[in-house]
Amino acid sequence: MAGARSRIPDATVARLPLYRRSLLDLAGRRVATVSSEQLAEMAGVNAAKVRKDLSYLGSYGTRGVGYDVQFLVFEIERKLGLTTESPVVIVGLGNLGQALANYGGFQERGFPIVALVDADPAKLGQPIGDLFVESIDDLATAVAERAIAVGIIATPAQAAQEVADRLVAAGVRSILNFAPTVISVPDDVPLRKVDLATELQILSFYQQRERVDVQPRAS
Amino acid sequence: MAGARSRIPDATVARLPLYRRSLLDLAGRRVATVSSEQLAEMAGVNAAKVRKDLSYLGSYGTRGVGYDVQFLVFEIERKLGLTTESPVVIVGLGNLGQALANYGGFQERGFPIVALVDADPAKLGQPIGDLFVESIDDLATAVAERAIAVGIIATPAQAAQEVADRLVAAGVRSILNFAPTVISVPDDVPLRKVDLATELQILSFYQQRERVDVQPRAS
DNA sequence: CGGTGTGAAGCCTTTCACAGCA
DNA sequence: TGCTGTGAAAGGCTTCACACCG
Repeated sequence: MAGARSRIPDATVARLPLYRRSLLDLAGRRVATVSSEQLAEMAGVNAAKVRKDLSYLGSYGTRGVGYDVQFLVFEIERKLGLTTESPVVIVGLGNLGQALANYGGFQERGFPIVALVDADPAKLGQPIGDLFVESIDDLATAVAERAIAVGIIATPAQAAQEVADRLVAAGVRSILNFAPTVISVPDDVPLRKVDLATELQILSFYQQRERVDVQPRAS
Repeated sequence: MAGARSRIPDATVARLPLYRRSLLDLAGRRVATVSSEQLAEMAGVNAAKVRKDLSYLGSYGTRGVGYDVQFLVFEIERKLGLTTESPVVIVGLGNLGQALANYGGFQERGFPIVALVDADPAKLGQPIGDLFVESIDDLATAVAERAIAVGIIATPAQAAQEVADRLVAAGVRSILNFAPTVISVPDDVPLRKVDLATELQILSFYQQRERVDVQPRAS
């Protein structure tokens, strides 16, 4: 996970969605301003980090008062590029793919799922949510016609690289990989991975450390 | 995500499962030894990092030759605490929880799912895989009787903190949180989170950066 | 006075480069 | 000779602490 030549550090970028979530919560409760201390509490980080992170966006706070909630949400969304929707395609509709397809959280956060694709002919045409499973051969057409920006790979490991290649060829701009394997894509296609078994193994390490040793993390 | 007082850096711990996966792949193909260069290629990192990481485990390589695949798997598993199984309970059986319950990847990596728990009475007794959904009131009993070590939270955000409290009270030793909210647990309970919408937002940032600017990550 | 914005210090991680061993 | 193991350098992230402003 290396860094772009941007002014905003990677570590900060990774926390902006967290701040955004807390700020939306405040906005929903009609709170107008928030201090770094309060926001830190909500986001589970410390206040110095909040101030430093927000300072990369610009000097949007008011000394003695705090930050304007609405304005800060707007600025974070602008920096994250969330001002327009990014349509998503899910490739691979096994257990995980189906769960992702049914998960409402994407839609409501600006990432509508607009296509479901699988290589298994038996799955073609099957309805999931309000979509139907399409053939992977229709991927390029779907990406072009529905302006798909993000590809989610939820296939078995052995299919992942080929799917990634097809997604890139079809013109998808970034990829989220759930398959437990390393895939490679061109440098200009942002790629992130989520590996459930890896997370458990990391927990396992700290859990055993725990009982002989001292404290690890907080989230 | 702060660091334990262990000799193995957090960043290294997070990569050990990745090396393990590559090594198991090699072992399955009857490969006996591997160089840092090859392993780096497979794991998608660079060779210097591999050598540095492995050096924290001990000096297990042979100069001029490389690392013994079987032995290295064993050592990594030992350090990660994977020598015994860690039974898992999933709390919350909506889309995501059900998908996780049906996902075979946990079982085969030493994290058998032994209990499914939900607060919704309508779900009680429902079969998923080869388990039945139980009441959250039976959590403590289940944790004790089945030696459950890990709790996975797959509930809506608003229920997550209470579930976390109950898991801790029941004696679970570490927690993986899929709910899109910050939860707090005692210092001695390792906690990790996976937030799907956050991942997409991070991708969004690099994707827009992409088109005006230079290269971000590789995974 | 309260709380931001930020240099500076400290810590952690990555990368380099090469000595040293099989 | 080939490849590991590791000091040292470089870079990035976090924390500190306080000047400064509303």
